[in-house]
Amino acid sequence: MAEKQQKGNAQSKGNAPAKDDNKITTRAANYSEWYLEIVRRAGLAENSDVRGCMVIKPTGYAIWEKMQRGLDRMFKDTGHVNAYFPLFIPMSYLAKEEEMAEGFAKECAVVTHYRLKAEKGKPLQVDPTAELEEPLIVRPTSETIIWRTYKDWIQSYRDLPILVNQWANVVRWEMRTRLFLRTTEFLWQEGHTAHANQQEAEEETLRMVNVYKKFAEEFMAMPVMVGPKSEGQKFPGAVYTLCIEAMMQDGKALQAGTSHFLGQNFAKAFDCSFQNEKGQRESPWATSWGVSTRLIGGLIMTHSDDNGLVCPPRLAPIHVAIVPLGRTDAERAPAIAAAEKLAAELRGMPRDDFFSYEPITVKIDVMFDKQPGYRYAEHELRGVPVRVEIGPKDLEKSACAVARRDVPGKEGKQFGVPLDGAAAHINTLLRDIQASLLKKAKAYRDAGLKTADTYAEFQEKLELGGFVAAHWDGTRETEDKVQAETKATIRCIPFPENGLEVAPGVCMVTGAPSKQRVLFARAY
RNA sequence: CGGGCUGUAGCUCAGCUUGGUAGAGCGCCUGGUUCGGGACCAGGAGGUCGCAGGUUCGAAUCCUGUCAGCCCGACCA
Repeated sequence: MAEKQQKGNAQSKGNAPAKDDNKITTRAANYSEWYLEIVRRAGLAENSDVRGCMVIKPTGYAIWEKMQRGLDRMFKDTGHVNAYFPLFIPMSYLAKEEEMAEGFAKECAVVTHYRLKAEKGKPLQVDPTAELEEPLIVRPTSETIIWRTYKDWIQSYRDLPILVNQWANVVRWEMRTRLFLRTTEFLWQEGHTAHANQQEAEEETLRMVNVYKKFAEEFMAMPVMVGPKSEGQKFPGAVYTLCIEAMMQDGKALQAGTSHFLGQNFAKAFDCSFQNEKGQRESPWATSWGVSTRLIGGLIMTHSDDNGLVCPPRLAPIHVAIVPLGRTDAERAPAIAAAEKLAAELRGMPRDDFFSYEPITVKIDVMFDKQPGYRYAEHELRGVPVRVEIGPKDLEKSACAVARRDVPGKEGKQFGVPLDGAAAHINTLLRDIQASLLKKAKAYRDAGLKTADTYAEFQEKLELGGFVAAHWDGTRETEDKVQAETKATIRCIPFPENGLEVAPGVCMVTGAPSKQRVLFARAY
């Protein structure tokens, strides 16, 4: 960007310096540049020709598939089933729920025609005679079409609850996009449930935010804070929104998942009602909840380092890279043979819940045209949790070298690991890595958790990054004022379960009474 | 939507001020020397200079238009 603006200046004449010495931009030098380089060089995604839309590359998609698998299992275990609803939603549906219409109006892609006109020698154009009577919007979220459908599905209390999830893509026409964190089109899941009473729906709302918390911590090794959003930050159309908030390595917050209690808003907007046991008509109670490919952005920014991607083993597309070494075919052949043997042993390890009953994935690196250092660096860049090196010197001792990605560089490498038993050792190591990534991320997050009692102290601490717990009078005005002056928003009103003290106090801005501290941060 | 900027090789960019028919680094291909922490040498492939007009003997370069993208802001759960 800076270079671009310089372009055309007399000073920038001469060839650009060789930009790439193979090292990536460090987090300290330029955090967002670092992030984008990780995404690109780890082969996760790239910008497409379509503005704001990304191409998710096989490695990035593999992470998403693992996320899907983990989450889907948890959804099923809590009684949900999958279904699929249309991509297109009649514009009038969105209009039925006022808050939602207002919330999403400015970022909707609209389909107005159903045909193009192709004539020889003329540019392809929209056929003006093929205008839709009613424009369709491309779903930014599916509450409306789903509640229009539920209206027909729900007649009796016996039809409830409905516990449906859909895996889908949605479009939100954002002004500014960033790979994974905010793209015009993104992949997500959205759960939409209907319940016979308020209590059940509220329990569901809480249950699902806790599913997200569990997933974030157990699969992503990403600690999160859980609690409701402020009135100003909640989902349009919701009564309240619960969320999980993670803290990235630059101290900014990332909303990683939301679970909304929708009350009877959508049921009423779509005339959906049922008869209860007593024969009375009632409106069902709703929830919706979602996480998206944004989680991949969070995953990257939670663990990765200046050597590249760090991926927790439970979500890693490849668990183990084996690098056979040797200068000649005579040296390489036994190294490759040993690599293949170890790979087979790793793949044959007993499967368990940790890897969703799938085998350990192993890749044997045969890039013999590259130097060993290049090959090591490449696997580090791509975030492979464990790298094994097998060369002539190891084979003399029937051993190998095992490097763990969470401890970068040579420090994480252990020489002389006996090949006999190496598979079991690595299997254990993968679990250690998963655990220590969470521990490390938690320590980082906790260190970034600050408390402020006065507005001056708040502003000072905010500059250090991280969450600042402060008292707030609960008003929209104060929240807006803080945001306008500091760019910080209320990320959530933390539940006691987060381990933060919940005690009354006075608002740091107005001095009015406050029930508890809330978490402020600058956010993505 | 306001303000600024940029479109030249797969990528990052130089060349434009002062018009003469296109370059560098990286990447890619071939061969060779290397090889336990990001090697090197030699040769090679690759570009209708965003698009459309105009000026000119001649346009990447000057002019007009147009499209696209980027940055700052606004907006954005």
